[in-house]
Amino acid sequence: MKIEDIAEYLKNNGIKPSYQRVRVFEYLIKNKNHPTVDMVFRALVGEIPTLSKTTVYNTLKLFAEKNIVIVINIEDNEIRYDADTSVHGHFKCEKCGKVYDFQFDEENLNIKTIEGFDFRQTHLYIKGICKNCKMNY
Amino acid sequence: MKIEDIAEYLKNNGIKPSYQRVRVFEYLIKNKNHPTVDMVFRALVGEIPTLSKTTVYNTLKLFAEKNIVIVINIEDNEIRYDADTSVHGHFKCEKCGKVYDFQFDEENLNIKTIEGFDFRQTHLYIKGICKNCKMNY
DNA sequence: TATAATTTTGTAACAATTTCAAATATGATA
DNA sequence: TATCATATTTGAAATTGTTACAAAATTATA
Repeated sequence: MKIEDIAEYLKNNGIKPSYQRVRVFEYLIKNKNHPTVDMVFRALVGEIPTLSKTTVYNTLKLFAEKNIVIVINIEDNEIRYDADTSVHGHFKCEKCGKVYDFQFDEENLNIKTIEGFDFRQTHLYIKGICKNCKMNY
Repeated sequence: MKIEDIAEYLKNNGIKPSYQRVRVFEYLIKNKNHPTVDMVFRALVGEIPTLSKTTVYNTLKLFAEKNIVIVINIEDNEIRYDADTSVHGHFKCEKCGKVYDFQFDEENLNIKTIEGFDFRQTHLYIKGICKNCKMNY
């Protein structure tokens, strides 16, 4: 996605495409690394020296409200963000810390006990050891 | 489970059953309300006036390390604990805030993309509106 | 331009959690 | 029982991640 397309995408979702917002969103879709606020801030402050961490907080919170990012709570001490809003799961490796996306069949979950509830958001998190870390250690 | 049984259960899991630890675990299995640290502390400090919140933090962290409780990260601003360590999902109602347990078929997830990974913990979280809140509002 | 509205920024405030050392309790040994 | 060693609890202080807020900067509108 090009810068102009990002601006357009933000506009279509009711977000004024300020320079900072465009750059934060650009970071998300170019890196796909499920970053924390701090990771986004550190990556961008070199190119945008006036950037404030508060802006990154505000921006990501706004994106979440407008549903163009998913909030990932896989670990209790860090909030991560994902610009891929399709239904998918997240795997976090306990060794290298990397977060992987994966697909799963939502329909076959066969959920019991909570019939008649309205589902708004589904999050599937798995923790363990990734293939790469299994081989190298 | 009786007090003596709780002490025994803690011992079997490599935890010395101090008075505070037994009472915290007793709270978890009697209430099954997926409490936060603060909820446990406020519930017990009346009966154990010398109780420190640090002790509740230490105790629940120890329980999690020994795998006799599950850490629930359904919301980014609160950590909850569950003494039911069987595989099950958690539903949080966005209106009343209550956390419900539910069963699901883990085998049918049909997970792709991350073959060859070792899974250690699976968490399925759903947010939405519970049946009770749907009817009353 | 001038004015209003919005966004960004940086500091301060806040809340949850951790660190740490002293106090207390427990267990083992003589 | 007395003594010593070990483990646990406690409370204050430090740390961390996040939010609140007001001033400054930017953008949009007339």
